[in-house]
Amino acid sequence: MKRKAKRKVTIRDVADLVDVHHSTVSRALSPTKRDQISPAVVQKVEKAAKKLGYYPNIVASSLKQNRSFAIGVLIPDLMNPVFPPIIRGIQDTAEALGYTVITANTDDEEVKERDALRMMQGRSIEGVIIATARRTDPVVKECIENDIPFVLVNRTVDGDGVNAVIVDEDFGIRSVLDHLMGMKHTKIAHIAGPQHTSTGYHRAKAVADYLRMHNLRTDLVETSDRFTIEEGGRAFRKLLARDNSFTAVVASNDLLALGCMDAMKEVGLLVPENISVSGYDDILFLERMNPGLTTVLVPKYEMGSQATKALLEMISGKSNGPGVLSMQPRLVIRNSTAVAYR
Amino acid sequence: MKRKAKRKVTIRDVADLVDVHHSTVSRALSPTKRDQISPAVVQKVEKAAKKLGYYPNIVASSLKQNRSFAIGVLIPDLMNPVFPPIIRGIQDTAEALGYTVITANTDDEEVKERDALRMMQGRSIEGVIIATARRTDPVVKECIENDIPFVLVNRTVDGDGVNAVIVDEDFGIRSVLDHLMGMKHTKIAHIAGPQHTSTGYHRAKAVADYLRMHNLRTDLVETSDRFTIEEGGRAFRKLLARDNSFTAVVASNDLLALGCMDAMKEVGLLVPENISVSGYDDILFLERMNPGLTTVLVPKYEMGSQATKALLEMISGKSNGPGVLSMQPRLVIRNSTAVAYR
DNA sequence: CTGAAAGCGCTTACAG
DNA sequence: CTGAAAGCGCTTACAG
Repeated sequence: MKRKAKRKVTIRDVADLVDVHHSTVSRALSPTKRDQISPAVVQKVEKAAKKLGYYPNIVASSLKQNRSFAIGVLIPDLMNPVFPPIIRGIQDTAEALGYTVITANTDDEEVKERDALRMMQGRSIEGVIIATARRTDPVVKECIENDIPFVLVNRTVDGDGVNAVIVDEDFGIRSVLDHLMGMKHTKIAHIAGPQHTSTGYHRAKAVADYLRMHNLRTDLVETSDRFTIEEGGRAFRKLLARDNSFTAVVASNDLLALGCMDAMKEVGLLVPENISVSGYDDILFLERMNPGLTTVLVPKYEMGSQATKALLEMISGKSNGPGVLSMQPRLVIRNSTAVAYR
Repeated sequence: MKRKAKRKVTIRDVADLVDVHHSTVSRALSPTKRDQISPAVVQKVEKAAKKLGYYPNIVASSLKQNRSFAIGVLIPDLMNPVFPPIIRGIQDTAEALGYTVITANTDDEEVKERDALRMMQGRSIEGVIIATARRTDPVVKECIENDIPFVLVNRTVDGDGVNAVIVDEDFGIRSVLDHLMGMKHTKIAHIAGPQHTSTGYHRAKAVADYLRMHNLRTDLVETSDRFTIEEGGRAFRKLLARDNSFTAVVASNDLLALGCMDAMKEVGLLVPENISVSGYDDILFLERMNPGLTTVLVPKYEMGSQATKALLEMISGKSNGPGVLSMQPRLVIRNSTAVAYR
């Protein structure tokens, strides 16, 4: 038989024990108001609180202060390996500043995004970190309309006036292409990510710009509908059916690259002997794969942590946000890329 | 310049618009109380709520009802690839039933576990799912003492009377060892996990029992301090320094197995030609590694989802909990295991 | 079927 | 430095 739940100890219980008013207890326990109370009383209150095992009811405090010390995070899917490091960066930073984070998976479905935002608003979150942004994003618009502080992470939105922590895509793509051209690749294909995402779009644009500048073909492009392994395979097969003259494929992210490699294996193309492949993100375990995937490392944990710092500063009114904070990615060369064989 | 935040619309605003008392609005909007109100009024209230963009303040509702529709989850580290699927299972299930989940990383540090639990209590969580249990666990004890409903997932605690969703470790280990013995391995080593965890302990025990029953050596064991790649390497090197007569090593989980394989590569041992290796968990991407790791698949998502179902039933008083719910793992054979070469 | 009142556990402006 | 009162936005027992 379950015992009846103990009644939680409240500020009033502490007050009774010390024989002061409960508002005094509230002040004595508040880091910012503590100095309004005589040290002796503060001491007694603290002792009593400890003795009774008092901990504050954040729900009540939230209601009164109209702040919740909670922030929301919108991601497509926790099981996509890009996100855990981002979220850990968010959680560690938020927690260090006394904030709790509530994460919701949206599976890239707009309905779920809206529902998640609603739920978070109901919980009075003080701000949101959004990793699901499309280039024009209704949820972002909703945040703006409702004055919910937010910062975008990883992906951003078209236009400006928005706070986002992203990666310098031009630099990332350039470093991959420099690497490939340095190994005599001149026919380079691109498996583009979904064009409604800033990452998919900007990486594709950076690839095209680079190739054009070097007078290389820019038509070896196939666009995927989602950033998944399956889509990478599908897009690669489609590309191959059209044209097989390229010696390297730059995928818009790692998952797409893995899908490409799966498809290559099926048709007997050897990586990197016959064809070079690169990814983007540097998700975990790439170095253990066969072959290890050359990629662009995106500082995931740091992005999460920076985004959180920015958001919390916005919330506390210390800043209007960083604008677009562009972090430096870094080429990681493994053995899916090699000198062009023809 | 940021506009002033709009005042949130409350139940009173809706009441004013329809010209009823706000308690009527509360009832009209409550799925369970709705039938106390005339259909006509319900309709009008719903329309008004929609028009004003009303959504309930869960914080206020929580305070009054003394329930929060939130549960907590304690994990060691989100970046450990075992956890994302478990958590996604938890989130999906919780969300479907109107619950929010708050996750905290504890890095296997007791202080952080206690702090996390405190924070969660402050947020009036209605129950906790604990993935961090040690065989004797102070946090579990604290939950019991404070009558916080909880269910353990993946790891359990010594003794019974506790609700846990785990895997049949005996079955899992037996299936690996059957597989290995079927391939003529007779000198089998074990890299054990931390013995203060039920998984580390029970898997080690299952290995020893099995080997003993088959009259094989049981002394080829090295115990790791943590379930990490580094520890796997360290433990394997230590084992190898002592005795190198085994032809297979069963690691207590995948991360340890990966560490073993790293160490094997360093000393020039080929997997599976010279030595077979198996893991446990079946974390993502194992099939893409070189070699693909043979392992025991733990149904991670389902464990999360079952644990949540159980917890929510306990919370709603529908059940006292499932006791120990033991799920069936499944051997996944890849190419890190092969016929013993001697 | 609906209203009026009380109260959940805090915080804070106002007095003193 | 401390107290008494009001109120955050809900829910619900009590009346009618």
